[in-house]
Amino acid sequence: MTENSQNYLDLLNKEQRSAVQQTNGSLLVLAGAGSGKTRVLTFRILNILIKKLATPRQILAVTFTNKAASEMKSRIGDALNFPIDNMWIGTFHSLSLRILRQHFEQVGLRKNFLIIDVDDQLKLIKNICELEKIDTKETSPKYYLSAIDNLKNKGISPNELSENKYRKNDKEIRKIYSIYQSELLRLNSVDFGDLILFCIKIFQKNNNILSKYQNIFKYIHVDEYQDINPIQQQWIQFLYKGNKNICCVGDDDQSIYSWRGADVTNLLNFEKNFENVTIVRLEQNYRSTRNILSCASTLIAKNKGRYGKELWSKNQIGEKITINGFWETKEESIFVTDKIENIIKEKKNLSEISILFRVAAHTRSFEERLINLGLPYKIIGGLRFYERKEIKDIIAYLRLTNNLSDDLAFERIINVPKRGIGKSTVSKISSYARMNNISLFESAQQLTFKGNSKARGELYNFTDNILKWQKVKKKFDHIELAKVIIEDSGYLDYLKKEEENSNKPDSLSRIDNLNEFIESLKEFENIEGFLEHVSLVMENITNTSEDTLTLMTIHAAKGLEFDYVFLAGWEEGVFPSQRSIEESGNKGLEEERRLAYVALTRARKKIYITYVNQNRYSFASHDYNLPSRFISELPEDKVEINDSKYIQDNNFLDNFLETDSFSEEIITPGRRRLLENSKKNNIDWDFNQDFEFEVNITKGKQVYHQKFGNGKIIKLDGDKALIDFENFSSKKVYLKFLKIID
DNA sequence: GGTCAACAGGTTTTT
DNA sequence: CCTGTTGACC
Repeated sequence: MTENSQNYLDLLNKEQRSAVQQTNGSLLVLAGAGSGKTRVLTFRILNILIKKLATPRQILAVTFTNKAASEMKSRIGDALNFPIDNMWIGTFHSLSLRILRQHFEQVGLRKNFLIIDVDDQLKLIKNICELEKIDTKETSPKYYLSAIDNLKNKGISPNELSENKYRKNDKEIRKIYSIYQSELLRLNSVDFGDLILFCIKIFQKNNNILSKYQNIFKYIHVDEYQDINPIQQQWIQFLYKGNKNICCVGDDDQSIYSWRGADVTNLLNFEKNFENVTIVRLEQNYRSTRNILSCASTLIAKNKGRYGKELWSKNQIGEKITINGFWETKEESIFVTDKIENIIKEKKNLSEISILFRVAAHTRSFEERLINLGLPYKIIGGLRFYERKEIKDIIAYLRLTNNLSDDLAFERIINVPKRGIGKSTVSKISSYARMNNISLFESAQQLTFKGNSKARGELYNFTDNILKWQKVKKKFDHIELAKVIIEDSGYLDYLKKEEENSNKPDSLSRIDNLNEFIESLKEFENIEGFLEHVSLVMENITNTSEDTLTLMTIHAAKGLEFDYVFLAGWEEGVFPSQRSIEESGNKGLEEERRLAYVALTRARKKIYITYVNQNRYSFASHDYNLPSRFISELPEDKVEINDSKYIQDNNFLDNFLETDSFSEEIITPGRRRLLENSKKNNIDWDFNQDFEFEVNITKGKQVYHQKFGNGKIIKLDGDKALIDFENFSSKKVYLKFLKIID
């Protein structure tokens, strides 16, 4: 035991201490932003270890990101003064994988199964649609993919999926899902959702395995509990039933992942789902100035469905939030970088500054400026390293060399770089493969012996190369193999040629990326380990220790904190996102507001908010955006607004007044879709079904699309229905305003 | 049967 | 704006 771990309890306040010491039974820690929840979690685990209530192996800790997991691991290791390797700390996905690697045969998988990514998922679905003659013009493969993902988040397998006439393209979904799943099995692959789903299947099916894990895990910890979806909740509950010690930490105000199936009701139902419950609230904020805290609290108070929490702080009052409006994005980035230069003049580190965005794509205009100024920056999220085309291509080569029956990898690289093997050849290969029940690679091999056109010669070269690389793989390590592949496949030449043909500095960095890729391979012992890392972690492993500025999305910033935070792009339509409001109405708006809350509470000292009036999404059009309504929701006396002249003259901030009148004349895309769907599908209205009621609220030119609550139909009357609302009285509404809840 | 240029369509957030 | 698809040409 080290010195700093001896007095660790003294480092905590009363509530934190009680959360740490309450080791038996079920504990829910409702922890506001900046109230030290990570500290509580780490200290709690530390406490269990120091008191020898459990060995590291008997502790399960689920975090939201891999980064959070490794941080927690090293913090505990530092405090104990020895590294802890066998503790079960990780994301739901990585922990599930660990379990699945042990018991793959239970769900019909074979050893060394592969985790496929979104690209491969889409490819698979496209192939299925083509084969089954399912039209993808009207309804895109993406829609089917997200439908399948949603089902998996709810824990529904293809054979458990029943007919639902209210679901769009229900028949197709059921068909695609079932074929999709058998295709994955054939390819010995799983997708992200399967990792958790298959664990549940194993737990349900095999009681021996279940009780083995139930016995191992004496203490369970779950971070970011508000962002857990139904299948993850199931997963926890299975494991919980062994020792019945669990500690979940969360903040309903920071729930920002409902689009991924996260469900705050898990948090609200904690007392129903677990036994012997204690609830601890952490309401003292240690992070932000009182001004920042007050702004964040005022904003989040506009949300209705809250657990309720009152954050307070002993910190300094601090500066007001500075809000600046601009005419175009260029001005915005100039303003922000000017402020950043001022900050670092005072000997502050760049790593204490962050620029947060609602949309990853908006980092671009800032990047240009930062490059010009020579300010080092890094981008978290957005297009990740391993998602780059050139990296994925080389990975596909490695995958195919590693496993000849990796059809998805085969398909990806058969004509990359171009070698004259086009669509028709590929479709020949795949139909021959299907007929004979062999892999694409085998099929290609067999077809090369029939005839002698150019394509066949190239095909022969291709398969021959792969076989050669397999020999290389046996003799040398994976780094050599990658180098050989990059050169011999002609990929390097292809990139070089591309570089010559374009003046963009972009293609140059592609070769750099490949070099960086080789570097990152060195962190792994073999290809298998590398592939697993790629599919699970996605982030590049080589991170510079240099002092840099951080650009990222607000989602990616969850759990992080900085002294200075710049919040760019606070425009109506961007933030809150138009799409979010259109698709989920009031619920969507509230989630956007929580996102704003998360953004504000990242800052310790000072926040700058900026917005731009020229539409960022415009394709050479001249639409204008209004400042975000969230700006007007901040307390007036704690912000300082410096509008550009344009904005002052037009008095845009006054436009956000509440109103409950709505007009039927203006049809938003969301409502139009709804109308068309109900017409097309000729729905028979079900009296037991839950519906949502949406309206448009207009004020001036602005149209808000809002949801007014859930309800059931009491009576039909022509094109109107009498609805009994949960949070309204009964009300007569047009049928076209009703939307079915899944 | 493959390639390349013109064309159309789609744009949130992520393990 | 960037990507994937189409259709004319080799």
